[in-house]
Parts: sequence; C-alpha cells; structure tokens
Amino acid sequence: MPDGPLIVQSDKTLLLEVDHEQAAACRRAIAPFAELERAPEHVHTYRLTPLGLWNARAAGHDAEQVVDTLLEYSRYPVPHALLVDVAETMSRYGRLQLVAHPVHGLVLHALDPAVLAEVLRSKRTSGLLGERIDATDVVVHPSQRGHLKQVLVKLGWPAEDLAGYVDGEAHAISLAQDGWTMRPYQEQAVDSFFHGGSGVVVLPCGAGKTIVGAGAMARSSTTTLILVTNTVSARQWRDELIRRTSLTEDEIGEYSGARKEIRPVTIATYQVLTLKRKGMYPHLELLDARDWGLVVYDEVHLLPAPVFRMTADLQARRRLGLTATLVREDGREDEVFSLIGPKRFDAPWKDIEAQGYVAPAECVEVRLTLPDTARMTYATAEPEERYRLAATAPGKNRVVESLVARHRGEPTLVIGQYLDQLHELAEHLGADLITGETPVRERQRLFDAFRTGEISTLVVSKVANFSIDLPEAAVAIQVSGSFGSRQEEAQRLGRIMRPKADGRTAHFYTVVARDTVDQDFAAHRQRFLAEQGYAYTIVDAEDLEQGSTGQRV
DNA sequence: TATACTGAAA
DNA sequence: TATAGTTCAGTATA
Repeated sequence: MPDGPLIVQSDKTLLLEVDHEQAAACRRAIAPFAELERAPEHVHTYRLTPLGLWNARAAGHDAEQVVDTLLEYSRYPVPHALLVDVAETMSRYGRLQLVAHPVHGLVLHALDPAVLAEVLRSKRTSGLLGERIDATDVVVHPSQRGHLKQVLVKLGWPAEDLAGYVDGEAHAISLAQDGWTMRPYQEQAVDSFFHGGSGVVVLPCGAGKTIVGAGAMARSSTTTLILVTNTVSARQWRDELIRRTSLTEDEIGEYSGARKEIRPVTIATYQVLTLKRKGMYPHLELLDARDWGLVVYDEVHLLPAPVFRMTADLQARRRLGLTATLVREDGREDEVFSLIGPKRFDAPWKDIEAQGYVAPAECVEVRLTLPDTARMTYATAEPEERYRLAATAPGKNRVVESLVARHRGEPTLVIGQYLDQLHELAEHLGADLITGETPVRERQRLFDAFRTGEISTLVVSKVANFSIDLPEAAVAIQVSGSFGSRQEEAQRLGRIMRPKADGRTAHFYTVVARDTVDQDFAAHRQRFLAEQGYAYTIVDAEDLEQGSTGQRV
C-alpha cells in the first residue's frame, strides 16, 4: 500500500501516523505483537520486541500474519532483514517443549537438537537439568520447572509448557445462574485460558475480571488459591464469589493480616505471603496447605519479586493472572511471561466500551503555567526535589476548584500522591479525605456516603489506586502520581469506568505544571491509555474558566 | 480478655 | 527517583 499509515524501520520501531484514515485499523492490527513506546501528537512509535512476538505466537498468531500486517499497512517497502528477524524470533517460541514423559517424568524436549545443545552449553541451565536421555530430550527436576522457563526466556528460547497440571483436590463450584450470564468476552477469556492451560487475561478496569476468575474456578471445580493485593480487595472477591457462584461463606477463607483461614477457596494477600521474619517466610506453608488445583493472581502486574520466586515452585498448578495492564516500569514483564504464562486473552478497552460494558471516558490534560517565582524555585531545586515541587504547585488548587465547579453535582474523585497536598486540597474544597491512615471504619463510612450521593467530592491518596468499588464516580482529577507509572494512570482511569445508569461519559483530568518534569511524567503515564485508543485533549489552565475546549491530540 | 493505638519493617 | 500503604508486634486502655 503506497499511502499506508505505518513506517516500518529496520531498528524495529514502527511509526504510526495518527491522523491517517487507516490509523485505527492499523493500531488494532499491530496491537497483538507491538508495544507502544511514545505517543506525542502526530506520530506514535511502536516497538517490536521478542516478548511481544512470543506473546502473539502463544496466542496463535504466526509469523506470516505478522509479516502480512506489516506489509499491508506500511507506506514504504519493509526492510527485508526485519521480516526475516520477525520470522526467526517467532519461530524460536516452542522449539523447546516441556513435556510429561511416561518414564522420566518432566522432560525438556527439543524439536531441534542444535537448540538443545546450545541451551545445555549455557552455564545458566547447569543446575536445572538432569540426565540426558537422547539427542533431543533431557530430564528436568519438577521443582526447577519455573526457573528453567525463566532462564530459557532469557536465553531467547522460550519453552512451550505442555507438561500439564496436577488436578488438585476437586471441589464443586458452579456459577449462580439466576438470570445472569457471563458476558461474551468473559466466556472467551475463560475459554482461552483453559485452552492454553496457564496464562494472563488482560481486561480493562471495571470489565469484570473477578467474573473471569469465578468462571475459571467453576470450569476447573477444584480448590483454589486467590492472591490479591490487599485486604479490601480480598473482601470484594469473597462477596463477588458468594454472589456469583455456588460457594458459600463457609467455603471461602481469608488469609490476611487479620485472619488466617484456610478453606477450599482461600483468598490471601501478597503482603502476608511475602512477609519476611528473621530471613524466613513464615506464611509460605499456605502454598502447600492444600492440593490447590488453581491459583489466581489478581493484579498480576503487581507481583512482587518474592512471589515470583515462590511461583517458580508452583508450576504444576494451573495459574491464572488477571490484570488491566501488563506493563510494569521495572521491566519484569518477562517474568510474568515465563512464570504465570503468556497472554491468553486481551480485549481492547475501546471494544469493551463500544459494547457498553464500560463507560466512555474523555481524558484531558490541564497545563498550568507556574508563576515566575515558582519557576525560579523549580529551576534551582535539586533534581530529586523537582517532581514534588512541580507536582504540588500551589496553583493546582484553583484549577481543581474550577474543575470541581464545572462538574458540580457529579460524583468526583480528586486523586494525588502527596499527603500534604491532599490535606490542603481537601481543606480548600471543603471535602473529605481518605488516606492510608484513615481507619477502615471511616473509609467505609465515606465510601458509603459517596455511593449514596450524600458526599459528591472525595479527596483520595494512593489507597484508591486499586480495587475500590465506587460505581457512581464519574469524574476523576489527578493532581500528582508516582513518577511515570503507566499502570497507575490506567488504574485511576479505571475508578470512573463503571457504566453510569444514564450512559454518561466519564471525565478524567490530569493537572500538570507546564515545562516541568511533571509534564514529562504525565506524558509517560499516558502511553498505555494512548495505546488503548484514549486521546488526551490538552487544555490551558487559564482557558479553563472561559470554557475553551483546547486542541485534540 | 478484647480492642485501640503506635512504631518498625520490607 | 521517593513516597505512601500494609502488616505485625508491642504497649496501653477498658
């Protein structure tokens, strides 16, 4: 195609012209295998990575499809070397297989003896492999299954794990069918997960990931261990499971800081599992406390390093990872890939929105020009103080005030990172504030008041990043965030994406100080959502009160 | 004996 | 990059 929207370069970057009429179709076509790297106004940069290509491969795409997609949308002839490279990278996935051998147990089987020879020569596999059976097979100690997969990914030969799983202890679980059924994409996600065995399901916030978990549990009907980020989330899982499945309160245990119950379905927090005392992990026994048939990782992108290590030992059990965003800022995506599994299902956020299951959202970046004195302070500040200085610029108070006024009557969340700033804002707005030090009872009271509409504005800290369920929230105003965290941005947008009763559009504002690191971090944070098709409108803070709409990006 | 508060840890 | 949230254990309170 001579006028395609895509420029494919030999350094493995893909440049997408955003205003091209085929841009949307192209974005959709390359999404399964390319990662968005930068998203300024006119040209978005995607990158081809081995991990992206292997995920696509695991999802059933072959190299031919990827090559065809590139050729179809490319404006210029595609570098031949790049096409060869794509084909070679993709063909690396699955040349090694982990299989169950009737005599030798777990075996690493190579479709190509040379690959096995190369892998065996590496020092990194030395402690992980046992006896060599023949030219294409070598024994793997079952306890090294996860470590081996990690090493193989790093060596560039990701193994396809076909060794299967222990059944686990059977436990009858069915979905409660009182006039309610899973949504089509949830069914598909469960199917894809089961077909693949282990892996990750990526769905937007508010799209019902818990239901996918429940569906997987019903399908396997085994004892299940669910790992979640915090106690509040654990309670929400329990309530949802009681509502949506045949499980009763007695069958569901909570293993958290507060309680230590072990039941056929046990919900545990990452925190308690990774608690370290005197160099020991006293709660690790939970993993062996029962013969779990399924392990569910909620918010799998947050898995801390110790849980990765523990998970390496759990490879014989089915593992389902759930997340809204697989991206992490610490570059551990490959560990999720090798230890939980490849991406099994991924629905573009805009598709779910089009089906009406999440609310449409409009994202606006409000830029505030710092007064001269503040700019001088900023310019002379130490680099490590700069973000805080810019992010907590006093001028933001007025901007937030006018945004709240603009949406008067709509349930509004003001979200920030710095407690001082939030205290000040809460006072300014005459609104209530929820932070980590707010007692659970008080949080509950405020959330309830917010849900019923008694309170229309709530100022919240990082506590609101995850899993708080405020269906009615329609407006979010972000004043500061964790540096450039893409997944935090996605989670915060997620707070307002529950569909509204009247189908209203949700509004997401991010207030940044112009020409500072605050603006740079904001740009980085927005990348993931840009990849999902959310365009940020940029508005000048001074124009805000005059009702200008700004320019679309 | 149960519950509330505080500080430390990773 | 630093900050904030979470949990646990020790101490105070009723």
